Parts: sequence; C-alpha cells; structure tokens
Amino acid sequence: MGLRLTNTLSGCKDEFVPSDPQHIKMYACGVTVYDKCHLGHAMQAILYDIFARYLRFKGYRVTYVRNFTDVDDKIILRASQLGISPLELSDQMIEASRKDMLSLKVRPADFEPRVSEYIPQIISYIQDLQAKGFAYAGQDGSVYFRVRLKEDYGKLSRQNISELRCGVRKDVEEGKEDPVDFALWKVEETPGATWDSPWGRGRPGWHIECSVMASEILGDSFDIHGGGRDLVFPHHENEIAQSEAKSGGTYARYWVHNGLLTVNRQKMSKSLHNFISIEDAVRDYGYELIRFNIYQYHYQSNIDFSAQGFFLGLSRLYSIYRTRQRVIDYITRNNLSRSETRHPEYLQAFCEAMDDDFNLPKAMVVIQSVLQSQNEIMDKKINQQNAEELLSMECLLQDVLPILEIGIRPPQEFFHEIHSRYLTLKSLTNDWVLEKVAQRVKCRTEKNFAMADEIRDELLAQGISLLDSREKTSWELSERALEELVAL
RNA sequence: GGCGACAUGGCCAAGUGGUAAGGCGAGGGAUUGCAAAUCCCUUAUUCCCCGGUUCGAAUCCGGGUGUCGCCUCCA
Repeated sequence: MGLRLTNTLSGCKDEFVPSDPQHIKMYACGVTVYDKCHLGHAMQAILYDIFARYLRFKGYRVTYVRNFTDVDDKIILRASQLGISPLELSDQMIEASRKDMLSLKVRPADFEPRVSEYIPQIISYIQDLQAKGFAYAGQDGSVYFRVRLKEDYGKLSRQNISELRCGVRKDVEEGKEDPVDFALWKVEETPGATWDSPWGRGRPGWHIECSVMASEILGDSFDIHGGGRDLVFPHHENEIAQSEAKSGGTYARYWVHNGLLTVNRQKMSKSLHNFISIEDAVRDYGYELIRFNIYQYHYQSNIDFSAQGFFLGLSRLYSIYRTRQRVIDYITRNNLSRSETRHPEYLQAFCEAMDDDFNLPKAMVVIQSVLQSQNEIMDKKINQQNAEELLSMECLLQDVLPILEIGIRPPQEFFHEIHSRYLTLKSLTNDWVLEKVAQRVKCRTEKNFAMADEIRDELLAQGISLLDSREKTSWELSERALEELVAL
C-alpha cells in the first residue's frame, strides 16, 4: 500500500505518487535565524525529519532540503542592536540551531542552503521573471511581483485577491503598482546585508529565496513542500506564483502543512511568556519526552505542550524503557540469539499507520502494542514459539524505533538520567536510597513486614517506589516524582 | 470584512460512507507477605446543535453555536 498525504493544494488526502518512482524530492521551510530556535521549530524539524526517515525506510531515495533564512528584517534589526553584522548574527544562530537539532536527534537535511549563498541565482531568477513580464521595478526602485498577472494566484490558500485587506497589519510599500504585489528585490543599503544588483544595492524579498533554492537544488518541479500552517499565506502562495510564473509548470506537487505548537492551549509567543527555547526544553525534559509529546498528535493539528502532557509522556517513556530493559534481560537470561525477521503483522500495522498521512498517534499505538505483546510473552512460560515471536518483535522495534528516535537508548542510561535529575532536585543521593533498600531487604528476609512496609512508605514519601521481584528489590520513581520532574 | 481549520467518553486523542483505535483516570481479576511493575476484563448505542442526502453518516451537504489560525513578520 502506498502513502497518502493531506495536500493543502487539493484539500484532500491524496495518493502520493512521486514523479520519479525511486526518488522523492522534498523541501521544508526552515527557520529565520534571528534568535535561538524554540519548540515550534523543534516540532517542525522533527516531523519532516521523520517523514524523510520513513520514506527512506520504505526504500525510496530521498533528497531533503531545509533552508536557513539568513537575510531578513528581524536579523538586521537584531544585529544592529547587538552591534554586529547581520551575517555574523545569522552565523551564530545557525550554529546554535545545528546544536539544537543535534540535541533533538534531528538529522541534518541533505541540503541546508542559506539565502546569502544564493544571491546571484536570485538575481538572475528575478531577471527572468522580469523578462516574462511578471516582475517590474517600482517607483521606489525595488522589484515587485505582478500578482494579478498570475491568474491562478490564491489556489493554495483559497484567497481571493479582491478580498484581501492590504496593509491591515503592515503599511503598504510605496512604489507598487498594486497593493497585493510583493517584493522580489528590496533596494536599500544595510551594511553586511546588501548586494549589488541590476536594480541597485539591496537584498532579496521575503519569498523569492525558497523558490530559488528549491529549484536550484531540486529542479523546477519536486514532490513535497512542507512548512508550518502559518506559512500557507502569503509565503507559500507567493512561492507558487513566482515559481510557476517562471517555469510555466507545476512547482511542488504536494503541499503539507504542520499545525503549530501551543503551550497550555495558547499559541507560543514571547508576549505571553510561554516561549520555550529548544535549549531549555531539552535540558528540562530531554529530547525523547519532547518527541513523545509530538507523537501524541497528528502533525496537522496544533500540538499542545503542558505539564499534564509531559507527565503522561514521561510515564509512558518510563514504561517503554522498563519493557526494553526487561526484554534485554530476558534475552540474556535465556541465551536467545537475534532474529532477522521483523514481525510481519506489526510491521504491516506500523507501515499502514505511517502510510496513512504519517499518522504518528496510530504508529505509536502499534509500538505500544508490540511492547505489550512482549510483556505478555515474558509473563508466560518460555517455549520455542514464544521466544521466536518475542525476538521478531524485537527485530521490528530495532528497525522502527530509530525512525522515531525514541526508546532506543540503553535503558540504564535513560533511567540514570531521569533518576539523577530527580535525586538532585530533591537533594537525595543514590547511596541513601540503596541503603534504605538494603535495610528493607533485610527486614523482609527476617519476615519483619511491618518494618519493611515502614521503610517502603518512607521512600514513597520521597518519590521512590519499590519493586520486589523474586531475585531482587529495585527502585524507581513514583508517579508523583515524575509529575514533579515535568512541572512547567 | 475575507479565507481556512477544528468541535469525539472525566481528561488527552485517532478515525473523510459500513456501524466508535489507543493512552491517562476509574472499577474488577491474575500475580504479590502486602504493594509496585506486568498481564487480562469492564468503562461512549454514540461523536457541539438543527435540518438534509443515503439502505447506511462522527464521516457528505445546508444552517446555527463555540474555539482557533491566516489576511503580506512567523515553523
């Protein structure tokens, strides 16, 4: 079964047919590097990275492009405030962004072009548009795109040009023939962020960069173009207009748009003080919890981050790693060898979920079911058939979890990280806990259950929960402890 | 004013014509010294409201209500 994708252009979930059956070309709008990246960027980067990984998993060759916008009003403003050049600022921010992505386990795109590296191509692109009559130099010297000449303008966002209220939020630039026109080249002199052009010194407009970089790297037509919902209009609409005006053909064939990130159901914004940087979030919650939370929602809807969601996620992650550890122990104890067979039913279920418009919540259900089945098997008495079943599930998980980049660390590393974070928070030590556990073990062997229970209660009051098995007593964090760890 | 999206059990959330996934919570059971962990069972005759199309609608159409996004900064 093939992939189906919700295509903003058609408004439907369409069968995805790449123009080259072996090779998928994908472009996603990256960040404008005027500040540190926030969780919304993380979410977008994680999603498209997963799309690329999954398509590769399915056997496609994928070329994935994600740009950096390093020429922009906000960068110029910020840089002048900081007393550095715009490109210095964007260099720093790109470096920070790369670090952020690494910490989230997001793989770099195959191409990560920067606007400043494509100025000559942008200029000749605009010249071509000018030759075709779609671009004109306005009275102020800047170059604009003649929107009304593109008769299908508005097809992506379903906007009607005559209904647009121009200048509602921003003053209309002088020099345009028509208020709906948008800038391709802005004439101005900003140190460090301007280049010579046939129209004078200046810099590219807001939308031209993606059209140019996408076509330079992927060609005039490619398969998937993605970005946040908030880019549909005007950014993507304008990209289509420019690109198709220039090439005369179809630009991106499928447009996918992810929802935005909310914090406690409110859009994340600096003015609401709910702005979370990737750096802070990774430090406070860990990359897996951030990813887990994203996977609870379909990519098209807004994804909410809240203490409740993080708590739920951490409990589930905890549980995932408990099972991961249990499987490792089980395999070692029973001296089982690796399986080369991926459990066929679960593999199919996983692929069906992902093929259905990258339905991550559904895919996560499959993962949970696999883990549950593994536990079920390990609860039973071992036999040949059980063991094979378990191993094929394990084989599947080892192939599929890396796509999601979740549950693949050594479990002890995960537990150690969470536990030490908690112990530090509560000023407790690992030795203290172990001492208490040892005391209790002694009480239990002496059948002094009253004392044993007392120690257990004492630990529980500190957020430490005990697990007695036949061989040993181990400890982990209680629900309340997990809750405390993720309080926003 | 225009365009668009969404509304599903106590909470979160899948599900675009065939009779409501899953998680959390709650209740019961197996297991346990008792717990925890794990597993099993139960927990929405019903999908914001009102009409319509259909043999059949959470899903399609019309109207209403509510929430949100975008309308030239945005992932």
